[in-house]
Amino acid sequence: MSNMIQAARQQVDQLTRAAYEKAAAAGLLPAGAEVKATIEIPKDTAHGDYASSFAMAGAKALHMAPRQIAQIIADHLELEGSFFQKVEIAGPGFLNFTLGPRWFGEVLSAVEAQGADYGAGTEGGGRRVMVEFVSANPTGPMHMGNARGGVLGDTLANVLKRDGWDTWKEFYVNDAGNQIHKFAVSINARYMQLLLGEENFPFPEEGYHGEDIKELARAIYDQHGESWRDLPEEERLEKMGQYGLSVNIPKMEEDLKKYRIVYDQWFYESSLHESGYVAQTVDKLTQLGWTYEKDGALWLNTTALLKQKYLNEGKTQEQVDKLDLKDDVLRRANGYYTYFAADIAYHRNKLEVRGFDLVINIWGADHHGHVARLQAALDGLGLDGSHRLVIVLMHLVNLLQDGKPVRMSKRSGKAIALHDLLDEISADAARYFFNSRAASSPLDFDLDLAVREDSENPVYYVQYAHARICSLIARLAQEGAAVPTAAGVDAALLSSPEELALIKALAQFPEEIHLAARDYDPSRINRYLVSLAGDFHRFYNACRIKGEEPALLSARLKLADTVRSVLANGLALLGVSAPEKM
RNA sequence: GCGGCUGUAGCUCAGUUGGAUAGAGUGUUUGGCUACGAACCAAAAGGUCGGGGGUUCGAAUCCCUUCAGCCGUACCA
Repeated sequence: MSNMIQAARQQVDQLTRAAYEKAAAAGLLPAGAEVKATIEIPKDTAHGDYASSFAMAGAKALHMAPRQIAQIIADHLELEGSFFQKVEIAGPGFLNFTLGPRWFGEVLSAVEAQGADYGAGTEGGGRRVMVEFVSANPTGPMHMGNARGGVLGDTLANVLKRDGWDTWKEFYVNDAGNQIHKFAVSINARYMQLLLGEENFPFPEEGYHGEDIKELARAIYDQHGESWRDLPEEERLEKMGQYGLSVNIPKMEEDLKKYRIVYDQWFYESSLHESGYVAQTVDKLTQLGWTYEKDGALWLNTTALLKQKYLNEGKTQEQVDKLDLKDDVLRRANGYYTYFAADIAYHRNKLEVRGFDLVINIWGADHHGHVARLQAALDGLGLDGSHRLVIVLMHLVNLLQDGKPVRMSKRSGKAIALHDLLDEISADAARYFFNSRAASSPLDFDLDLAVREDSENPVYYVQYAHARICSLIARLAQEGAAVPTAAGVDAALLSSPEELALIKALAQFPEEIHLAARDYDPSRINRYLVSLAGDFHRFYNACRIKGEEPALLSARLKLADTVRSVLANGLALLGVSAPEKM
């Protein structure tokens, strides 16, 4: 058993049940009662290491006062050979179990046995999950929100993989549709302005005003001179757009790589249009009776789909009727398919063609209005989007300067490019920072703070613990003290509150990974590592290693090395380095 | 209108299946290295968990209601 938390929990459950059976057989408690007890880890160690609510939960079924039940259970508990050395009754009737040396020793053994794999879980069971994230518009540079989404998606994929999922990371390239047209028109305008003078060619009201557009136009001019001017308008715009994408997409890939974010696939929206898959998907929805025509456009009956979805989820008819639902256009009157239609096709491709068991998308919270309708559309296709498509909504990053918000807008060209940030702070600091809060929390990013943030960033607190241990091990090795195997350690020697707390923290790691995967919240790992590093620093200050009696020195050295191993595993999940020196 | 997210210490935020005296970082105050790395540690102070009601042995957590902030409600993507 590598998850020693679960092992201990299961044992509390078994021991308690066995004690109940025994007490019932002796006629002290009514037999055959079904008691659903919770087993918790008390916040205060004065209440033991694990607490069972058996006596309170069973009070009704057993027709007895909780403390009385607790006493009878305690009297019949067989702790011999278990992880526990003591049980006490406290408060309203809690059974408080205290761990013994055997459990602490097994934690060290578990970390040693699994090494770099320690912490891994099996919840995924080899099922295939796709995490799609960033998917920024290729019409301009990426911004802070993309950085957060990138780190979040990448780290989430790492966490899921660790919990037994077969993961796939994907970037959806929106290289089709209206915004690409605007992009092309913008480059075209800048190009014409270069040739004719700014005042002689109007810049479109809806165009992208950023400097990057001018640079693209300049690059086209440098390579092709005036030769594109006389091309037919349609062809010129096509070439302009393609050129812009051919520059911007590799640039995005490169910037993300600097954050150590590498995708399994860059999936092009245009491929769905070109292969006819969008049209085919819309046709299928029509065949299934989910569409209708109105005002020359083809509409999806989103209202009906959503009502069905909500009723399935347990909402009442009355609640559903109150909702203000609207249908969506799939094919415009001009014959073009909407983004929504392409998105349905894309997700049908993920679930049906490529057969992923689960699909997770990281979206900005401002897109939340699209979550239910996309799921409902997939439900309509028989793909169970309500369960197989999970959208993690991420609050956008508030950019601050001097403590004041900085307005960002791609159209005005004032977005702060991600590219520039990379020169200012390390990938380690950035990756840690952008994963420091749950996706649903807003994140303030203060430029001035970020730049001078060195020892203030919690990532250094964690890395420092790792470096400190490496240095310690090297120092002791020089003096002839090698890290022992877990079998060669007397765990009973590790008995101070700091040592016990530290080992319990090590045992918590697999649990944290599991919870992070279950809740799609990798920021848990950040918090866990800071907490583990804190436990280590406290241990380090309270317990000397060098100069102690050989057996104690050996045990503490083993403990330190075990912490090092878990810190390294955790930092690897975050994509942050674990330095041996700082 | 309808809907989503958020509201916990001065500030930034944790708080797993409801559990015992609500936590951490930061800031403030005060201590700790001729000792394994002081990028560290310890102590103090700091709270009507936005407000109100309900469910029960027990609520920051679940239900209802209400207030505030942000966002969404396109033949845009």
